[in-house]
Amino acid sequence: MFALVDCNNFYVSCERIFNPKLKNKPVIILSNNDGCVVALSNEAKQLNIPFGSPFFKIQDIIKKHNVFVFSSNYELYSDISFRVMNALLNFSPDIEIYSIDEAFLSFKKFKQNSLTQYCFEIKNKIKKWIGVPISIGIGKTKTLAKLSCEIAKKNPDYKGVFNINECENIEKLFKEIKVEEIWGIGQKQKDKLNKRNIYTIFDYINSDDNWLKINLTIIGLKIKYELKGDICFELNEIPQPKKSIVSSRSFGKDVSNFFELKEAISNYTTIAAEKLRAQNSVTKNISVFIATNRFKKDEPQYANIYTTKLPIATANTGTLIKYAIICLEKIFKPDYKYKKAGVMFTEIISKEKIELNLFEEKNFNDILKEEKLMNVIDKINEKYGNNTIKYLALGLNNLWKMQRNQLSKRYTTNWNEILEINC
DNA sequence: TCTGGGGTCCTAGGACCC
DNA sequence: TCTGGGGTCCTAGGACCC
Repeated sequence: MFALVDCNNFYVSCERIFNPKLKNKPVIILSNNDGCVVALSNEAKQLNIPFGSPFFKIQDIIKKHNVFVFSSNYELYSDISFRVMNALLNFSPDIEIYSIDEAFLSFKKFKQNSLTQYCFEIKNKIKKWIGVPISIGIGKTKTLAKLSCEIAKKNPDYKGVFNINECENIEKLFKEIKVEEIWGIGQKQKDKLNKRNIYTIFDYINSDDNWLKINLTIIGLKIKYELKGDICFELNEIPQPKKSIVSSRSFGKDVSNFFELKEAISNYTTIAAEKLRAQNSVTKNISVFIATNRFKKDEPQYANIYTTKLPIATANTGTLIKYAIICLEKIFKPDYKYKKAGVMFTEIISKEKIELNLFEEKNFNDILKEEKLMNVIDKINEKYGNNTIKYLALGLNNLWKMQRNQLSKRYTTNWNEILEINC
């Protein structure tokens, strides 16, 4: 049996832990740069604020209904997420952390009824220990657990836990749920299915295998079997190292100046390189992209990406910044107003697998020295805060930086702010 | 004025090999 | 007139997820 644990309105719930005033009030959380709505409390959903809507377009509703607004506080959310996941380990050692606010658990020796009871216990304990409300869905496969969880969230009668195995009339249930509710079926697949008169889960599990495979790929076919209770997607307990790492941001203002762009790219490269080292990897490839504001239709548009192969795979911030800037020089065109830029590492391998290049002067000793330096920098920055030590290329002013005007305190990770809350 | 960021997997088609 | 068959690897782009 699988259970999917999903934190309710996660970002909002994190804010509410430290700010009881927000209870039962409409609350929204904005994306980076205070751009779009990325999380809503139930009260905010009832005001019909759409998920993903641009902040500037909903000012009227915000003012009229006194909606509380916050910038994304990822330091806080990551830390709360870590605590929730750790707490879940008390209930099953078999856990897959699926996203910042979701985890699959698997259970081997439970009887149906007792498992439902057990999940209620999990829900209550997580609320008590950490203060985050959760919903849990139970099923024979991950797809069914995910579906159950959606049902648990939508019907208050279930009080946050739904076990699809206990459903008395599964056929009736499957006839009521539309295909787009299925995990893995998006807009495009929904359109294809509807065109073939497949509208509900019931239709889906009775559709032709061959047609499904040709039109919705092997994944579409696996989903069908998962819905019928055959496991096709296993629990991935061990987090795999990332195969690609991206760091990108929209700017707080338009940027035309090459030097500012260079600063931004150097910053993003630093962030991505830190992630690379954290998983003991190196990259063979680096891409840099820049783009103007696609929403400003009346302004000249330009977007481009340049990829380069590195002579030796590396995770050295200095080397990566050097190549990132070479990439930037290839695509930079003056006189455009840039709104977004980013850095991408795509061919990532374990650092144990570095191969030396015949034509490079570096040897293994050089590489070990570089690695030691990076380790020291990472440790200092971890202890004393981001960018305590940084490359000068990152710049000192960073006028292009994103805006986070509504940021709450880093209640759990910043010592000064912890003192503040306790006082 | 103001529109996010970071991932994964799959497939088709091209290049290349014998 | 008539131009094979089978395989691998790589990449770009699409679709999906949170």
